[in-house]
Amino acid sequence: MPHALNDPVIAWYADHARDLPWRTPDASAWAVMVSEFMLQQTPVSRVLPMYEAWLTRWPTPTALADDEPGEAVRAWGRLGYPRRALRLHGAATAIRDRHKGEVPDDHEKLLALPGVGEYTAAAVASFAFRQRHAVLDTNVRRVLARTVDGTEYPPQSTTAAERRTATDAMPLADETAATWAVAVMELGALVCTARTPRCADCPVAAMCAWRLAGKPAYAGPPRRGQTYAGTDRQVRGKLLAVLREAHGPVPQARLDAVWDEPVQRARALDGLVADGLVEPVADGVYRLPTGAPVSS
DNA sequence: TACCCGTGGCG
DNA sequence: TCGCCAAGGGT
Repeated sequence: MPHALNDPVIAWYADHARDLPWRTPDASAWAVMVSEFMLQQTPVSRVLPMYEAWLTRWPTPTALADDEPGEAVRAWGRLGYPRRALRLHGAATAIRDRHKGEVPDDHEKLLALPGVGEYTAAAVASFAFRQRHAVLDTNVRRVLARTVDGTEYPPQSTTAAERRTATDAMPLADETAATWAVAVMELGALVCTARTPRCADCPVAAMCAWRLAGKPAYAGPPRRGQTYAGTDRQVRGKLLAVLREAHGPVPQARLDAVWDEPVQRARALDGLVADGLVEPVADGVYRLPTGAPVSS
């Protein structure tokens, strides 16, 4: 028996879906994968220009794999979480070397790629290859928490119960399940939003457990804030910005200028090197990674 | 598991 | 104003 949410959500999507470039029929699996990496924790509006630039420059996984990882980091710009750029380059390299340059259509093989976790593997398999997978991102989890579970927000980390709920809500046929996956995600992004849900515009408001219960306030544990100012993350961001904008090796002094606390600055730089985002090229000289073996 | 990892816009 | 939030992954 189909889930009661399916038809109204799919019909709503047909009328309200945003016209996003990675959803067009000619978008390749690689294009879908690039979009998914960029969209991890990053709003669509900021992804759009970077996505276009990347697909133009690196239209296939092999094209990216044949370029330096540092170029991927540079082209990532200010999207944030630059390790994603490195992992996307690593995924492209694995696709070139292990999959003949073709994005694998198998969930397990996708999951084995760097930077591809449970969500991204399911998303690529569903969106690009039209397979049936539970695609559980923050939007879908929130929609199901509200409509099915009657709570304002899902738990902090994905639970087995959520997976069960998501699987139960999935249409049986592959193609329909794939449409459902993108539709319920879009509903979460546009209507069933985190802060101010637009229940008046929701196609399933009449059957939403949370709304029917009077929208009880979130009662779970407090969600940890993401403080930023003064953290290592901010310092890393400033250091990497210098390296991105400089086309070539950068002397230590240029890096020292972005943060005056030396202990934290050194820790942040060491972290970037450990993550492979920065390469020491000589004593006190650094650059974005070339992909060449590190010389001692 | 809890925590770390960027960046910017919005209510 | 400033905390919250944004298509997560790795360890």
